[in-house]
Amino acid sequence: MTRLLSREFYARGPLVVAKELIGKKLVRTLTSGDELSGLIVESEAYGGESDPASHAYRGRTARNGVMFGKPGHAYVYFTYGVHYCLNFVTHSSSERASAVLIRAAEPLSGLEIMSINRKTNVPTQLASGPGKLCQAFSIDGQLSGVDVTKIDSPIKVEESFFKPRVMRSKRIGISVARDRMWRFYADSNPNVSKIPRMSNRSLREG
DNA sequence: TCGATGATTGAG
DNA sequence: TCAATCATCGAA
Repeated sequence: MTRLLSREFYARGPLVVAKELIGKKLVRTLTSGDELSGLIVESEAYGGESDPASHAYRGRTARNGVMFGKPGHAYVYFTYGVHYCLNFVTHSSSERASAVLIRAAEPLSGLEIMSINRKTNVPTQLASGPGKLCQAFSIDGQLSGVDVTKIDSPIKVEESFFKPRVMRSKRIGISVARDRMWRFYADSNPNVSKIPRMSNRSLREG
């Protein structure tokens, strides 16, 4: 018996949800019927119109419309002309248009298909980053907007046995609002992102 | 329209 | 350290 996370789970704001998603089971059901799954080990919170790093910062656009809808829906966007990133809409009544980016997972089932999708069978290279995770799990823009609280959704999140110590840090890969400690990850998990060494550019910009 | 940029990744 | 690669968005 597995327990599917409810709309209420997602409706508590991005910080609570980002933290509590660590250790949960991400389940992707393909149209073929095959099931891919993994444990979420890294996430980041993105606020609404008050977070300069959020896609929702400048208000609603064609791309970010899903963020302004109900919590518990997937927001998938395309970036760098190459990769997709998976988020879950999480806002509460007090915090509009926020979301949680799923940055990494530890593969549990469907590793054979993931290996084909990723063109590698090194386990820690399958879903150890937001773009890699989407590629491994066959997630693209067509899935943006799906209601992940529905039992027949192609993307779902379930409770799991995994209760890791949750660590916290600054977010990765953004150029503004860098000080917020809004990244969460499972302690000592080999799939979490390695923090990039600070570049000269970053040092110059302070 | 037009140009800059990006919640990244992998190769060199 | 840097190129790939293109949808998006604000400015013109």
